[in-house]
Amino acid sequence: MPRTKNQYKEIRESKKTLILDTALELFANQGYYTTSISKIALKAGISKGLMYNYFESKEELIKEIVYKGIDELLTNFDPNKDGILTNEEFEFFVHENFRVLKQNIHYWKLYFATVMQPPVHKLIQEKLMELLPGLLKTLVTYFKQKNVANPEAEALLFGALMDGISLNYIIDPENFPLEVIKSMIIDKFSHR
Amino acid sequence: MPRTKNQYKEIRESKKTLILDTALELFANQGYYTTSISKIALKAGISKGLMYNYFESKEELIKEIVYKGIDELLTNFDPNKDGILTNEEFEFFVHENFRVLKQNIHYWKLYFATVMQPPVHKLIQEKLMELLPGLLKTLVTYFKQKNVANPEAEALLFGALMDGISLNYIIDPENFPLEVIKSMIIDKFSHR
Amino acid sequence: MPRTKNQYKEIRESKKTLILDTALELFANQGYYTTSISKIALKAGISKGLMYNYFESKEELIKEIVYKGIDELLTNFDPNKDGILTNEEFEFFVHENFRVLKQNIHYWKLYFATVMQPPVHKLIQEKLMELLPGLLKTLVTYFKQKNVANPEAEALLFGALMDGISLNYIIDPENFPLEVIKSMIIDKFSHR
Amino acid sequence: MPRTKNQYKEIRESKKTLILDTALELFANQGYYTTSISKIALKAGISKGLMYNYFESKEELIKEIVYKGIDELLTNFDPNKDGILTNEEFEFFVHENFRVLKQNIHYWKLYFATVMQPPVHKLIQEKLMELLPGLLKTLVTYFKQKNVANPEAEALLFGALMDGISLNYIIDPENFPLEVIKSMIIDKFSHR
DNA sequence: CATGAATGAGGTTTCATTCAT
DNA sequence: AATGAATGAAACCTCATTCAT
Repeated sequence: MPRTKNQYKEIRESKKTLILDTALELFANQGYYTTSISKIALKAGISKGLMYNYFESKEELIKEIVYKGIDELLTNFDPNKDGILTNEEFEFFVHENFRVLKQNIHYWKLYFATVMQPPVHKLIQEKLMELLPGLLKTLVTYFKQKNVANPEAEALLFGALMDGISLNYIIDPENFPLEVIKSMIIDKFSHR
Repeated sequence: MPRTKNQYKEIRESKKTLILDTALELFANQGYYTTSISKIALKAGISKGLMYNYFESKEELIKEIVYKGIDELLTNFDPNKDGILTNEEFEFFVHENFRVLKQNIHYWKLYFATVMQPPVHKLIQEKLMELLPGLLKTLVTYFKQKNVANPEAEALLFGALMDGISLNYIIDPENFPLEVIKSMIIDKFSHR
Repeated sequence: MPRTKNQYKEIRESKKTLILDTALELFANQGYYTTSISKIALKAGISKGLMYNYFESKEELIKEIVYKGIDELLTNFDPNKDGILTNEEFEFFVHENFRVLKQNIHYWKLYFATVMQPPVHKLIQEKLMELLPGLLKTLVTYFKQKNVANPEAEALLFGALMDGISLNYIIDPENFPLEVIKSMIIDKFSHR
Repeated sequence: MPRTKNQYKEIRESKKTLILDTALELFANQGYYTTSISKIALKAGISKGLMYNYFESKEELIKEIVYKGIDELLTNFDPNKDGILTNEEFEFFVHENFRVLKQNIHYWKLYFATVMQPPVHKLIQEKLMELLPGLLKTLVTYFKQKNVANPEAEALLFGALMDGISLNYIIDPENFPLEVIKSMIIDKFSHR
């Protein structure tokens, strides 16, 4: 009996996920340029040739990984999408951000390794330019409502801080006191 | 008759500087792995072979660039090396840091592109592990004297913020309001 | 549908043999260091890259050639492996040795060119250290039974002679009277 | 005061000897192709450029070393050059040969490493073709006078044996019983 | 006589990608 | 959907040799 169309689709999708996950792990731990297609295929238990059945090129592969990662992040963030942050939502956002960081440490390693590498950089740049403004706007609105002197700058500062913490946490996850830092951020930026 | 030792020394030093500067610019703008020795040699106007008269390997080259950069930073920081920061010194530190950032934007691009790339990462890790503790200790002392609740965490938070700002500034130097952000940092962390 | 495992195995084996044979001939006639991987690939009618699908490095390639040669020799020698040589077996050994010499003159050229070259030398040294003692012991036993005064030295002398003859024969195969020399060895060392 | 012509000549000659000796040692221990001109210059304490003041090329350098070695050997051998070997002269020859071997082990290492390497081989071939026949003839005369059945073959056999012993001694000088072997050769070939 | 910076050809090796099966 | 042999461009690196001084 031949497989149904659905079965084929399932096979394709699970294999694609397998490749993406394997590649993400290797890219994050060994770097993009030092991770060869061969290594990924070997670790994923498939042939090199098959890789090209799922991804047009190595570049396409990392592109998909990065886009998928950004989407995952954004889905979990600001769930009701009303553009307004209450205190509770702000704190939830901070908590959520660090939860995602901890949970997807592979992805974030890759993200930082990637975002600064010129040839790969432009892959992300575009996607970020779409998404960041909305996020920023929500934050600005939040800080305005808090009567902060310069809400735009405050939002950027807050964003930079989140980046910096992520960077430092990822470099040495064992020794970075993420929970303590989290409380301090809430103190400094909730302006209750 | 051969040139004098001094003449040779001068040739070596100026050529070495030329290579380092050229490499830094290319590494920062095109990435470490995508910048070949050939490209560097071409841009520097010398032969590929000569590169290896000055640097044992491509790895040795980036190592020297990164170490030189770190040293430059540290020379300009905490000039009297007494381990104590007054308010003035703290503010000077913040100003100084961003001045260096603006001035050495190439280096910092490279720094961030490098620090997160696993294979190159370990080159820096070692050097940082030497230097960071001293810097951190000075900051902790500073925040202790300010009666901050958790001075260790405050120091880490401050460090993360500096990293995050650098990162964001470097990604888009034109649009990032460095001066405004600077004032805010001083406000938030000088605890006057 | 991919080829069967057997088909792949056959391709690999025949191509590997092709490379080994080509490399052996070139190494023997042009020397190890003056034979480039490019030359081998060109002569074998394959691409340079493919060489590295079959051999990890040039060193690995010569290693395999040399080991294979030594093994071939030893398979043909002392077939019953009882460690005892009768007169007939001794004479057979001499005949066999020279038959192999004539037949594998390429290999022996390479062997002598290699065994004395310091950087490649150690590749062989190890293998020889494994195999020589057994061979020597068998010879010592043989000479003991012949009541030779110093059987150990006689064995070494015999070994040295075989080496020397091989060396001289290989340098100028046309003019070296291998058959006559063979009889003389048997005369001098069979001690009937 | 300028140096006299003689002083210049002395400087030139002692420096040339220095280079030859240094090169011989390195070639013998590290191989011809793996010993760079730089290494030789460094070890000899002179500049790379100066090497080319004394030797036209690397090939010219090894040529001179090899020729010099062969000459040294032949000077010490068959001193009266009458082409006739008495028993005493034959034994002296054997002794002398092994003395020279022990004394010039570097040279002999190089000799064997070289004589079999095709590209360097032809350098020696020519010189040997000049010298060997005379040596061989003397030996043939000697064996004739001993009423050996096939004096030409006996001479070749003897020559091969000397080569083989040299080869084996050089590979492992510590463990090869040169003295014992020497006596055995005299026993086997003096035909008293 | 002496230096060492500089060259350039050529070496080994890697790897994304293709393709016959 | 799947394999892995095969390619070829390009990477890093070495080194004999030249040459201005």
